[in-house]
Amino acid sequence: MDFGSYLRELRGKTISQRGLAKIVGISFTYLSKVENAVMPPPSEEVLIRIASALGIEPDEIIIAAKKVPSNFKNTILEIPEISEILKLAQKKEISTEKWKRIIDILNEDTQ
Amino acid sequence: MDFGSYLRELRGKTISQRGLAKIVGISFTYLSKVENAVMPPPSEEVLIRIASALGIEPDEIIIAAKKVPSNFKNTILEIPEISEILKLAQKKEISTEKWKRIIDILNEDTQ
DNA sequence: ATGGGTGTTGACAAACAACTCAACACCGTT
DNA sequence: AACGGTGTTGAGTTGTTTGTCAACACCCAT
Repeated sequence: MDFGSYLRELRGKTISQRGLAKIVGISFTYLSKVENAVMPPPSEEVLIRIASALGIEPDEIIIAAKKVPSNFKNTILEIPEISEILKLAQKKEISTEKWKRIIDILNEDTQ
Repeated sequence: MDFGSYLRELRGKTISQRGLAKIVGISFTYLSKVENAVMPPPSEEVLIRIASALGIEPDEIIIAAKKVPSNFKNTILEIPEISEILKLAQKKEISTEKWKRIIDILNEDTQ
């Protein structure tokens, strides 16, 4: 599913384009074009305001827009191990099982 | 260390600005400004060509330029577990030990 | 002192990102 | 039929990114 349809789905049942656009502080005509994929997804700033207006997680909508959230970016640049993990992940095709084990480790409280 | 100094360090001992710029296909005046941080680091495309000209890893120079390599970006967007890992990493302060264990898991051959 | 090599600087430019504004068209209600 | 509410479209705008070009200044060897 492309971002436009995703956004329309989220918005459609609760509010009009004009309604959302007003809350978010953008033009409703822009919103229309984004929903029809006439224009690419908005900037991260606007995406965050949309998320807050619609009551969803900012990261979720940013990723749906095929962007990397800027807080992710900071983490990647600060922690070199993350780069290593990303390189391995793109080279090796990791099983869901392994990912689960990894996330368990990260959730451990012990130091 | 900022990107300009990093690049100058890499280039300086082996080749002139004009030499590198010619190989890479950019203006040497631009290179000068980048090295002096008068201008921000080049686009990823140019960074990759610089890396290849200087014989270093593309990812290394891209990260030095404080950008997220686009192959990283793809991996993040394709593998949802990565997002989870990034969220945990930015929330919890993970020890080097744990990172080591995680990277070991990724390097396991078993399935 | 000239020529060839080096790096630096100011002004400008093309392409792209992220929008807005004006105008239109539909649709259901009064 | 008029009106308020909806969504759509074309043209234009503003700022940022990512560079270029022309001109200069230094140094070293001939």
